[in-house]
Amino acid sequence: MKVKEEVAKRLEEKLQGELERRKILLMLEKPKYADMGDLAFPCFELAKVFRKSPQNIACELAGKIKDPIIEKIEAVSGYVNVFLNKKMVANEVVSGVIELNENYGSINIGNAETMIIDFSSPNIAKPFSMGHLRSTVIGQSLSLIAEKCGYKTVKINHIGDWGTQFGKLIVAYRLWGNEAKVKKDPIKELLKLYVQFHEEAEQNSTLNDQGREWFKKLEHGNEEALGLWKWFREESLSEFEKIYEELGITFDSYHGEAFYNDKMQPIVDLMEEKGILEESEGAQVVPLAGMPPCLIKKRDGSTLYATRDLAAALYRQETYGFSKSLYVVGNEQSLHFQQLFAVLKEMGYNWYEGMSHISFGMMLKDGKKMSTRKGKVVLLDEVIQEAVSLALKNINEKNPSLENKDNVARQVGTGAIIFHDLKHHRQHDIEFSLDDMLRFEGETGPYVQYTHARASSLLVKGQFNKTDEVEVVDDELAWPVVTQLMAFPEVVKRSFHTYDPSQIAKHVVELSRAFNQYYGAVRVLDDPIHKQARLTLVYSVKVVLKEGLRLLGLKAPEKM
RNA sequence: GACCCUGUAGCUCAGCAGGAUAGAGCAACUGCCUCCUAAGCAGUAGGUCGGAGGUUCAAAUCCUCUCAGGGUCGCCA
Repeated sequence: MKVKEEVAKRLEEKLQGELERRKILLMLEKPKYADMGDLAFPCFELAKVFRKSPQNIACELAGKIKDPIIEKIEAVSGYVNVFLNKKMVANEVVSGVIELNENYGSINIGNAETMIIDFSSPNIAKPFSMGHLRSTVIGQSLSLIAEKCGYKTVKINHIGDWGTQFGKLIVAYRLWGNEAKVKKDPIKELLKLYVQFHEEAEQNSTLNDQGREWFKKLEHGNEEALGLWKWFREESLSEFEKIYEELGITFDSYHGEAFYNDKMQPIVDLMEEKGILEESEGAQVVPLAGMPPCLIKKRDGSTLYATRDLAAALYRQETYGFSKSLYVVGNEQSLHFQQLFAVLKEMGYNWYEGMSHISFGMMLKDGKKMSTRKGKVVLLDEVIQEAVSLALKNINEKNPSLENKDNVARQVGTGAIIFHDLKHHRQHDIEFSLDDMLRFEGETGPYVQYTHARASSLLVKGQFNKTDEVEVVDDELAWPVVTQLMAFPEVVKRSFHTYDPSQIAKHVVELSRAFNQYYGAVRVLDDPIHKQARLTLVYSVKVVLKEGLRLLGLKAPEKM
């Protein structure tokens, strides 16, 4: 980054004020091919200004620019191609990593302000499906990235523990449920009831009315309803807890929707006071410009999703005083969040501007949405177990003497799943494929973890001691590794600004690839003269890989 | 019908603040463990970037239209 600024500064000097530094910085690009140098400046735009051909301008610039950081500079078909002084840059980059360790790439954007991240938020009485994986791992990663960028985070699991669905479930349980069965395998049995309800409701529409009725009873504190609800909730939460532990995810708050039960009426009153509430077809709504009205209360007086989210937003602002609040929720709910933010604006709360819906694509199966209602779900728990046992099998084949096998298998297995999800662009849908998810070769979490273990192993065998004076490799072969290391801080920043962990996932793969190529071509430990310098580079790679993996929510085992 | 997202190699996907010859990974085929972990490396093969216009010195990238898939659009969350 500093390197780029240095080059931009030189260009600015020679351009006689035709272009601002900022603009030059934006124009400077990384050439596609290595023989075009490390940085390139296109001169086409300047052709009109200077009334000269781009190539002529490039030649003139190239001839004038001199800087110790630049090794060679040439003009090729309208571009100024800059070749950096490898030794100097490598020294700066590697020294930076050695000095900062895991803080390399940290940046203070947030000023210790509070960012709320609402993610995962599964519905109780439903199994934790693959569909919930995305919000969970994206949210976790975003909170880690935000912390690295200087925010104080509050991770909230807005458990879906309230709503008409529980009325439906209660109806189903009263009709077809069996206490012993539910106790034995709660989630599965409750799912069965839920699915059965929706199947039967297609024939018998009075079931839906009964569901609504029982939810109303629940909201009014009916003892039977409340008892069942509490039971379903506890069973579900303890089931979810296992999965979060497996994935290494923690939350600061589990306040779900039910928590806001007694906080909704005040909001409704407030909206009434402000005169933004209207009656429409028996329901209470807030009309909004440019989008459908937001439903606040149903005809029967019971609340809705939006009502609860409004109450939650106010509560969170009062409790935490957030400057940013992210909702990591699927694409398909984008209208809901637009409405939510619009209502808050109508209510006069300017802090709505700090709120964003971090949407993401769906996990598809055969190009279609996976639906809980139809029972077409793949259970996350089962996928994790499969991945872990596959990882264990691999260890037994490849490294049978490894200590702590189970632990490493867990880190690698869950790593494969988390990484597979995070490497996809946040907004894009993912086609579910168990085979791809359980793949440990190529662009995968285990590939990166393996590379990290490889680097760790070199450091141990080479008895690398960090306190030694920094010596820097000047191998030509190390250069691609150095440029990847150099890019890391910018990647972190970009991934924060776009709220997209996939940037980091891709970067960590590229660094791994560069390092593995280096590893294949250079014997690190065999040459006593270069050993120390090479190990310094290896150490830098290890640090950045580990930190990159950490930001994605993966562990980096020392051996595997 | 309206609005939103997506269409790049056989498959899964990068690239999309416009830039020089279109990039990976799987799968296929060749090589490389007497050598620091082969979960690796080197290589071969595979694409008129859905289609048609337009803007530009320059378009996978921006604009318009069109086709295809998905999502959402009042009492689910």
